Amino acid sequence: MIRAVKGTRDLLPPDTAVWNRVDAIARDVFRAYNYHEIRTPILEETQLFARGVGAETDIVSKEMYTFEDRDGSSLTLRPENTASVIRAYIEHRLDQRPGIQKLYYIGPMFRRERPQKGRYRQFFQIGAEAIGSESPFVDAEVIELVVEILTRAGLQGFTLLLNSVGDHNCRPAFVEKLREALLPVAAQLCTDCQRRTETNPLRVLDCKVPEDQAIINALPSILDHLCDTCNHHFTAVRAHLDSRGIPYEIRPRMVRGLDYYMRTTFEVIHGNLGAQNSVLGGGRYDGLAESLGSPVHSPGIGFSIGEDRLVMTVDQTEAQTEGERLAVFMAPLGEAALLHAGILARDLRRVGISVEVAANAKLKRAMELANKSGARFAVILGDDEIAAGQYSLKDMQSGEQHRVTREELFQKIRNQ
RNA sequence: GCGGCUGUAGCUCAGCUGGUAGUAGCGCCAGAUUGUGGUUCUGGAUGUCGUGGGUUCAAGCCCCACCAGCCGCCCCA
Repeated sequence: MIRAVKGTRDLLPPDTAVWNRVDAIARDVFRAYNYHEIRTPILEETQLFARGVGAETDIVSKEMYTFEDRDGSSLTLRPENTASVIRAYIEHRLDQRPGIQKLYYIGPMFRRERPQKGRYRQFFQIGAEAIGSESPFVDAEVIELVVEILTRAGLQGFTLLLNSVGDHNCRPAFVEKLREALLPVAAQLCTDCQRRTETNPLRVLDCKVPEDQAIINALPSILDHLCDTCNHHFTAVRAHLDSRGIPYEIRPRMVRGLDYYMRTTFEVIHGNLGAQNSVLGGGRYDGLAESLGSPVHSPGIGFSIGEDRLVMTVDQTEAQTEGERLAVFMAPLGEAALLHAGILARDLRRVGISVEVAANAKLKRAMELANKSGARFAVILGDDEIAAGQYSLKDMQSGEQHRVTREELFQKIRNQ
């Protein structure tokens, strides 16, 4: 048997209805915040991610699906979408369009990690980017937007984490300070942290080993070392969030795994997800466009929601498939009735009523299928009905059945 | 990439100290009822016991490898 490749999966009905509902909610919220959809290719030049995400990140150094095309060029299945959106922004000179560009996307991403619950090699992200403004107002609006999507999707009990990681002015100095502070204590930390002290001192702050916490808590905090610009920005973001009543927790030790983040970073976690407890991550990336070759400064901020994790966490019972429920199940008896049913079904479908026709079943079987399909009505048409110019319309819930004309049929079904 | 647990029907699972697979529950199909579903009753189909080796007279059960899923680490969404 040929199976789906490791870390990928088929989404089947009725689960797909939940996904569609989440998609629809997100699109609805995006529309309200004046975001418009962008669809970038799933395949990009490998260089884009090496330069955009950072060659030293885990994503780029060991998780990408990279292969050589027939002409020898190196292509990669996108591991995230921000770099692609910025690439498209530069390529199509979206900076020449009026105002800030607010773009959203929904689609699959690919990372070759060890699969786990809530972590797949092909996974879906709902994300957005607001490009062309440094204003902290935009930061707050993006965060509000994402909270709105989660809330409307029915997610409960999530926590918004907020931090600032500084910019090219203050972060290098902080990293140096951190390295200095780590030198005398590194030997007492776990082996991972000893390695991180050399490779990426910021990661030490994110360590979860209980024994290390006392030492880590005593390390300097990025928030005490922000430059004036970053400090003002962070204060303003918080003021906007506070005035809108959006609750958050400051996590000075929250660091992000992608190189391009600066100033505002945020994350939403949820307790029911286990080890993969992050539903969403995002932040500001003011230098990204330039590093990808933009001729103009194009500051941006964005986020991406892990749709697989969101769907997993949302209350599935609430996500009923009511909108996709079958309206009419038709049971024609005999060849003449089947011809008639074909036309009637077409006419009902043209006005938006969903119809299934039992093409080749005895009445008992047809009624059984009508019941199992969850149809609201069954329509029985045989010689009797055709002769009388009527149909037998049965309400599957109450069991009531009446002879109705064509006009009454359309009316009764639409009134439900 | 590392460590641990698990793998029997479409699903949930039985399967004794190894003796040659279950009237199991749900689901699916059919009949009881040749123009009426949901309840009931009756019957039926579906398994290379994750895959490949090994030990043994004999392996679903023991051993090894691999694959997949889950949990943790790492990392992130």
